[in-house]
Amino acid sequence: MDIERILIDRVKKVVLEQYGTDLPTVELQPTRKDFEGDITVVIFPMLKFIKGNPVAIGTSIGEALNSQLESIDGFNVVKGFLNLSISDAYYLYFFNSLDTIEKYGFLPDTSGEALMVEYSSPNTNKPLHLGHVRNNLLGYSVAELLKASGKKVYKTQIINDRGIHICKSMLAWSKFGDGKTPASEGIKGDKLVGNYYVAFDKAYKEEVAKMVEAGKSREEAEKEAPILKEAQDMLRKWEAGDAEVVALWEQMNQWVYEGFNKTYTDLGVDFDRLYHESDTYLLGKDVIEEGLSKGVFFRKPDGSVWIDLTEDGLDQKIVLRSDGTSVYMTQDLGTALQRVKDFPDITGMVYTVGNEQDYHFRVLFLILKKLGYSWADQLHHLSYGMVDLPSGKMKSREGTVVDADDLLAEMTRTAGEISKELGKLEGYSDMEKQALYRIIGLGALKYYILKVDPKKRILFNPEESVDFQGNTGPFIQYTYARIRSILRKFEANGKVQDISETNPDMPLHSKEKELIKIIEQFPTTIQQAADNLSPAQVANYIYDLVKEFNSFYQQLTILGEKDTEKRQFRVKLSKTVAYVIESGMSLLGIQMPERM
RNA sequence: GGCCGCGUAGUUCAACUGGAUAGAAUAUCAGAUUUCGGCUCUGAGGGUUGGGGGUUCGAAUCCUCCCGCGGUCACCA
Repeated sequence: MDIERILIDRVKKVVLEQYGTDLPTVELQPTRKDFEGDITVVIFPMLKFIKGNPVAIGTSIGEALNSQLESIDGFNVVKGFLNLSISDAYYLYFFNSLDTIEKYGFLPDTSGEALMVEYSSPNTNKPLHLGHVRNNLLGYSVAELLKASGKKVYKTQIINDRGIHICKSMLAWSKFGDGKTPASEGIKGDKLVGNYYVAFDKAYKEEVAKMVEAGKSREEAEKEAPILKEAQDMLRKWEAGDAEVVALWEQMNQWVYEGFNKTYTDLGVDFDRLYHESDTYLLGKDVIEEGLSKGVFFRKPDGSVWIDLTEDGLDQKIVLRSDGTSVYMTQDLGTALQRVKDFPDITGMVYTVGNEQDYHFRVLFLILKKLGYSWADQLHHLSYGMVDLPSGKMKSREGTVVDADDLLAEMTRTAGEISKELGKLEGYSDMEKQALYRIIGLGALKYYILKVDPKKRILFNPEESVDFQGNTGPFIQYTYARIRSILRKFEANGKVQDISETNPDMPLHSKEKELIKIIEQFPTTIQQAADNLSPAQVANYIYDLVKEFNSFYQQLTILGEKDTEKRQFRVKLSKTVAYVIESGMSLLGIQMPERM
């Protein structure tokens, strides 16, 4: 039974008896470290309903609770704060009850809610970079969090596989490619295609420069460069279904997909369903009709269709061009409807997209709401800030982007170097070491990115992230590995006894109590993180737990403890901590090593 | 310029969504330890939460006006 639930109910009851007032809510919070007690009832909010001195009210409630509830064994009142001490027996009771819970902290999937989480959504003309990495990690982690909070989740990405930018790399490859393939060059397909995208840009700039030299205005030259004309022509052919162009398009996209899949596997992310823009870019026209007939949209004299959002504090926004073709918004409307058609149990969606598109998604969601779809008020834009480097902003044109694959390799390498310095890996084969370095490097990267509130910009410092000290992934992994090692020793010592029961009369050390308190917070943390779509909350929670464990471990001996029962309790406590760390980190997609 | 977001120790991040004296880590400094200036422990300093005003028992958090940074304002995606 949840202590908070009990307390809230009981406080309400006591207030009703003593003051004849039915309180709507009772505010609880963990007691601050510098005061005595475990849980604090805040009296101030009650003053709106009860007249009187907060200290007197707190005292009378405290007395009642103390005499009525066995789990309370003391209280004190400071200003408007009623601090309650929870008995050791309650903590042990709670701790013992954990044995019966299979996936502690995770709710079973019973809500009947299904959410679609979109993330990654790359263009197929260049490789993934650091920005995509943040997107992928966030999207994946939020999907896992939502699952853990008891919802069904479909992970998806929409692949932007058509358009002028794709044609640019296609054209450059057919002009300068000499039939080269990823296999012939020994590089990943997305890298190869990306190179030709760059090649196009180079050729284009040269042409423009020449035309300007020949007397054209820059603006004119940029519009009329032959190679650009050619690319536009190619796009028209593609749209007309020209066999040759389509074949080239399929070939090059295939290369890119193979490359992307490698990166996704390395990152540890996956998808339940893929959408391709080439399949969806024509969708959304029916929605336009629907919106027009419902009076949500209006048509201008030139034939273009708009929505007026000035009453909602936004502008007018175009949803269909005058020539009847789609804009970005049209497609997104169509795709949203298509998804609900494909997965009828969807009750909401999460879009993981950078914050430069905040405005777009406000408009998109508002339109869907105005169209009256039931799922429209469960739409979330998981908006995140840019990733900066110590060297400055990432700009693809200036070549300062950090390639995702390079980054992963670099992280693994750095993890290896630092581990070697620490050197505790005797008896490990090279392959095992490599695998471990990967776990550490990846864990460092993921943790560093996920521990920061999504909407804030990140300053990514690769070296700092692999630190084994402080609030870092490796530090948590290291602590975990140490706990595993303690547990191994305990088992090796023989006399492995049944540690499933702990005598509820055993007195607790304050460090033990602290640990149990934090463990108790785990389910709430998951729920909150899921509600806020913020993995950072889980990350910071785990760090707190790890710090507390270190402090516990430093003050109390575990294996050396003479009292068998106490020793077993501490081993079991360590085991539970390890379990919570592992579960929590799995929500961030971070693996835990057995030793390091 | 309009709209949106951000601004917290030197630095990187927290602060249970309005609660108590704003916390960690890292860097710095001082001690302890010793093969070393590097590893490990102990401790300290470090803050007008960008600034002013307001709301109330109580504000980093809500409102308002400035300042700074970023984003966005296409019949591009």
